[in-house]
Amino acid sequence: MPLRNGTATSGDQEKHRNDTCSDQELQRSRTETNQASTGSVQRCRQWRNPRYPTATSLLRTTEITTNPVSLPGEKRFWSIGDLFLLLRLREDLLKRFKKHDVLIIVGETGSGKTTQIPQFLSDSGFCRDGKTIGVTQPRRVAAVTVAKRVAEECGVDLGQKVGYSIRFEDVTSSSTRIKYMTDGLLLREALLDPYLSRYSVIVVDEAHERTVHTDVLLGLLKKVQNVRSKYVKDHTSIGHKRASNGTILEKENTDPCIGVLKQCQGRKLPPLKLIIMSASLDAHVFSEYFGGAKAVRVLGRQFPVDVFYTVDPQTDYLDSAIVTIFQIHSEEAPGDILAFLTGQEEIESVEKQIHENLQRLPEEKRNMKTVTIFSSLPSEQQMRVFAPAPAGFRKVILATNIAETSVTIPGIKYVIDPGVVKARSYDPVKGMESLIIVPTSKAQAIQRSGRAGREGPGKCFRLYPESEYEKLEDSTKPEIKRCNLSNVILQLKALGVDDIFGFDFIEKPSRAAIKKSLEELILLGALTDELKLSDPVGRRMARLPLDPVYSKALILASQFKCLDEMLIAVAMLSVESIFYEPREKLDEARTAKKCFASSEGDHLTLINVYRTSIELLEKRKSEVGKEKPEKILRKWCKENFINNRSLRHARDIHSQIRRHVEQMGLCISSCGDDTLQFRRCLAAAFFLNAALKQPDGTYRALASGEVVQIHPTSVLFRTKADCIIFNEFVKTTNKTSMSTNSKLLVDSHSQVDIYCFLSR
DNA sequence: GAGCACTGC
Repeated sequence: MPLRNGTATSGDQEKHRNDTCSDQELQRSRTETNQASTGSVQRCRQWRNPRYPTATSLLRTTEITTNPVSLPGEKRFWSIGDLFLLLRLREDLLKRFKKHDVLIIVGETGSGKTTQIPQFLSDSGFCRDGKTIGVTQPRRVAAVTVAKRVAEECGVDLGQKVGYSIRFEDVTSSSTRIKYMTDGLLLREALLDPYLSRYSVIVVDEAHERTVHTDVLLGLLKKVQNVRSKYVKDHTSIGHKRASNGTILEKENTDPCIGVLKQCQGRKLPPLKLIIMSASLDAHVFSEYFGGAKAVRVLGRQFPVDVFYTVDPQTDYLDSAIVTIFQIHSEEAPGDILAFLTGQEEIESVEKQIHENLQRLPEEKRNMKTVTIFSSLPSEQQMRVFAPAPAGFRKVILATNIAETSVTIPGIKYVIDPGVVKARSYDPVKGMESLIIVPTSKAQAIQRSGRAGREGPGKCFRLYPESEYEKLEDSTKPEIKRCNLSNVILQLKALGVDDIFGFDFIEKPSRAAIKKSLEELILLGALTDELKLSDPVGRRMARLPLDPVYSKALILASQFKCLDEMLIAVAMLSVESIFYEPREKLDEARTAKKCFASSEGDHLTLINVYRTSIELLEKRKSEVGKEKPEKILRKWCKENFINNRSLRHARDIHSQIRRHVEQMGLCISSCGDDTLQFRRCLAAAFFLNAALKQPDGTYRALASGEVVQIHPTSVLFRTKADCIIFNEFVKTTNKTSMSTNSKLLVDSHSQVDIYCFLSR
């Protein structure tokens, strides 16, 4: 089955890979030295090229079709052969899907499963009676781009038959039948429509990523599916009542099988069909979770990637990465290099090192250009990775995980993978999250190497021996097992799941983590001592799309008459960092920041930034014929070292949250210059984040007892107030130094408040 | 005087 560019289909492709590998199976000793990276010392790096570890060889799913076929996903025009395959696949899939309520589809990148399968379903009558096919994605950008693509393929306007819905953007209409959305958004929808009654099919895409949202959604979908199929079989009404606004309220939990999901009255709902799509490895997990659901495999169009391992373990992966970059540069054919590093600091130091090494090379060998990308980089600078290198130059991209899934950079032929990643971890005893550098999983390593085979055959250099690869976990630990669960639990409670310990998670978080978050929610007043959602506080908190602490701060702020300020503070705290401090212009950036600094703390500093920017926008809007306000703001941001994207995000959140609190009937008033009121309110909401100064000048966090210090970027770094409220812990590589991120000077009154709350 | 991966509502 020939496909484009003469590559074989996956089955053949694998053989092809192995054939190529076997030629190079032996160790490839590199005798050439790399003058550039090593200076006068001669060093060489030895590589071993084993058989390519494909997803297939690791796949443990039993129910895989014997004759997998390929979807023509990347093409606009199909050959007769392609169409034949397409029809065959379509028939096969539909037959299976009609028989089973859950189908698992395993498909590699570029298999077209995301674009094609919803169209098959729509054509086959799954949108009858005005029902919709919902397709969820973990990321906003994916939901938008896929929807655009499918609308184009269907020849319809986006927002008509095919549409998408993400936070702040709803491009759907009453005629939308295929709806792409983020998984978090579908969870929010479920709060208003617990049966997901408008959907006949839900497709959960990229399920292998196992984000918190995906995991909670899978649990919810399983429940909804049970209820809906039960409803069809046993159409008896269980006690329920309707609220005055027409929504259905639960009366009591009469059916333990259904749990507390509310029964539906008077509406005929067809069974909910589910498709779980995963890239690899984990199909068996989903299959087991959904009672042995069948899995089908569709093939992607990845080009072969040769994987090389180091012969010996590397002591310093940064140095190793630099050596490898120069080795590729001097020995390999043209093609861009993508190197995965763990964070901004590493990226900046490696870039500096590369430039220094380049200076030592003869002029004609300096044809290398570095670009960097990480999430906090302003978007204009992020865009630089897409620009092709000057003619005759090789582009080296130094990236964080952002390049693993979120951003696809064209032209990559070589990938360098040190085998580590910075990941969130959670200590349920202290209730503290931190970021630590850990080994990647096998799945992650495969995902990274795949980045070299998007446009043609590539090579991946793993900076560790093959024996180390074998020791890696198959897949990354699901996020739900390494984060604070307060938000998840509040959502589940609002969805009517009372027994959190008994909830059918695909992988259950630890008992300690659940307990810790339940305690936090009780302290915040969201749950009663009987672990019921409190009314109105808990219900209101669940409605707000924010961290529970922020929601509580808003509710309190209406009582403290400073909701205007708190709305801004919460919006600004919810976004990625507002201030941008590039290494080369550190002093300028700090001077700029001083203009906004408030002696009372970082919260008020953030409010100052927000208000100044809004004033600027308003002023420009009233001046006709001048430059566009957005453009002016962008310039202003640049001058003041503020991340425009973060600020815009904060404006979006602000207006969304404002709408919510208005609907709740909360009173939005400003405390004006009386910032004491605002600070007291902060103390009342963030009492779990209070710290007191110790005689030695360090601080002790009251709730955890942890010794902490004020983060040097804080405006309070020098002042050393007696008592502060911080926003979050930042755990750094140095174990003893923990610091606070956002903090607030509070007076003695607020201390009293804090003690009051803590001693409750 | 230190330095925060990536998402999402």
